[in-house]
Amino acid sequence: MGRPPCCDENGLKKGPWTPEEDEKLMSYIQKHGHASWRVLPELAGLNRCGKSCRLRWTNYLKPDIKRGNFSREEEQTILQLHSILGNKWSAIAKHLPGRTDNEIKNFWNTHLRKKLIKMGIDPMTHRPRTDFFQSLSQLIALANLRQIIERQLWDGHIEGLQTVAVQAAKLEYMQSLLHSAVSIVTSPTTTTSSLNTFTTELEQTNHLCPPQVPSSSVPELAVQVPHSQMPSTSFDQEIGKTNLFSNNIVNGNEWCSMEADNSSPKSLLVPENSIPPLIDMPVQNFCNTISTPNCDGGNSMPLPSWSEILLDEELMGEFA
DNA sequence: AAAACCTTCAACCGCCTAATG
DNA sequence: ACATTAGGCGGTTGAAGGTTT
Repeated sequence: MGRPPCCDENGLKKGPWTPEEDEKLMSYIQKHGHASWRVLPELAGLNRCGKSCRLRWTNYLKPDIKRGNFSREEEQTILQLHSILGNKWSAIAKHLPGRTDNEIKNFWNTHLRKKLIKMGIDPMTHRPRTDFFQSLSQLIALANLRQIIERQLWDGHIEGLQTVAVQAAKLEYMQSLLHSAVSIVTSPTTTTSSLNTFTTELEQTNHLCPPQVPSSSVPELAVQVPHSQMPSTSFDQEIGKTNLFSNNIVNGNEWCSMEADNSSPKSLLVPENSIPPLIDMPVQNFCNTISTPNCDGGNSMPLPSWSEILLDEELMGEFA
């Protein structure tokens, strides 16, 4: 035989605690302590299981629990510790006196994680996300494609208002799919299955016919995005047939070359058939790296750490 | 004013590990 | 050594309150 069985949870109360229950639990623990959570509810006159009592005590009733908003220092500590420990909430809580693991976990999920995502930082790796920009380039390409269709309409190159309207609607749909892709990619809850679902949906757009854009429009569009970055669907292939993306302009490999040099098509581009990786370096180092001559033309300035930026509400406004 | 939508967070669920007989 | 359970932990849920339309 092992340990004696835990309390029979059948018929025990669940849900929010009443002030009376809190009072019973508090007074019992203050008098007798909590040597065994299993027998505590019965001795304290509570119709709860020991697990529920323990949770209520550790997360709410314990006298040394700090209440109220997290301070700037606490936020900084959580960010730093999370970058090292990950979702080890109890380990993080040990460095924040008066804060419970549950409270820190909630604070992370409702505030800090969102801040990181808003800044394009992967909340799990604490590294900047570059795949977001890949999707962005696709959106730009589609937006330009629609612009061209609209222009062709004005120039009278395409006959039939209805045809164009339908094509524009289809493109709108493609764009919304890509927006979904961005959300999926940046979501911390992204799973292989959610990505597969999206891919399936994208594949279902196979019936979409690409707009018949005259070849005279090709150069204008070709500088926007390489073929390798388009979704691999028949829609993509159709675009290839019309030469919209057949000019392979991928010749750069500097993913970070996001300077405002519109004359060079290599901005925002990555080598053909490659996916831009998340930058493989600690967050603080990345801040220093992006101010190197390759990226900003030599105007190197010491940048604040991500955690400092995150805690600066004014600076955050710049990213909003 | 009210319905719809969003955010927060206390509490639960289920898994894992250490403890126990 | 093994079976079994308590305690601990992280993930998730859903009610309540707040905000927007």
